[in-house]
Amino acid sequence: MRDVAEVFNLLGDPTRVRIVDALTHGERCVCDLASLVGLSESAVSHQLRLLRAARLVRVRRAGRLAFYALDDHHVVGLLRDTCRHVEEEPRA
Amino acid sequence: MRDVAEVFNLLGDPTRVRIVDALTHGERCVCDLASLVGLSESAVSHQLRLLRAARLVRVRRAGRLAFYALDDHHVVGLLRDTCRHVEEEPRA
DNA sequence: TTGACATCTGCACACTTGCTCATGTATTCA
DNA sequence: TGAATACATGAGCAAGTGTGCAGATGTCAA
Repeated sequence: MRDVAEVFNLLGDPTRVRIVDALTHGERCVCDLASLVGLSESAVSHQLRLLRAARLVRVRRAGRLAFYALDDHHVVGLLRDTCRHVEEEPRA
Repeated sequence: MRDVAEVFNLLGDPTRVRIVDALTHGERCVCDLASLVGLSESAVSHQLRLLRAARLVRVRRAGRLAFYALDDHHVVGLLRDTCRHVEEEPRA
């Protein structure tokens, strides 16, 4: 149950959700992700490190670029279901 | 997308996941939840307040007791899917 | 080689978070 | 009424977290 909380916790950060969301459309390199989420490449790299450690994303290196992609068929479902929840239940 | 992260963040704490997990078996009062998760009633009440604000749980008052229950048909699914994920993909 | 580029990582710091403690409110029972 | 119970809430603190900065590594092109 602690591991469950850890997965949720990784997705419980705006930056990381935006990264994961961006990756649902296909693999992206770090600099593209950085411009997509509007943060420094350093910050994105730090977050990708966490997502990588939890095996939520995988990396494919091509020259000096590092392409990240989702490494989990459940994450897309979790994200989709939660988006649906948020849309259905408007916050007070 | 920020709201999505907020839902994940709420489920991303061991105490709150245990509370939600306990509530999947039916409604519980605060003191029962406190003994189930092994924390003070104050601590549990604080967390329930957050879950309540996000409409993940609802409260039914009966005398001096407050019975909490899941107020979201998605949460059970999220919890189940994530449990499955954790079991399928053992951490390194 | 030299330089530019893409990424990673250690460190520091501001900020957040979950808990305990103390107190307050509301209900029940004697 | 008074005391006990169940819960809620605000303050404060220790611990954790995300980010920028600086520097290191590795790659490509000239």
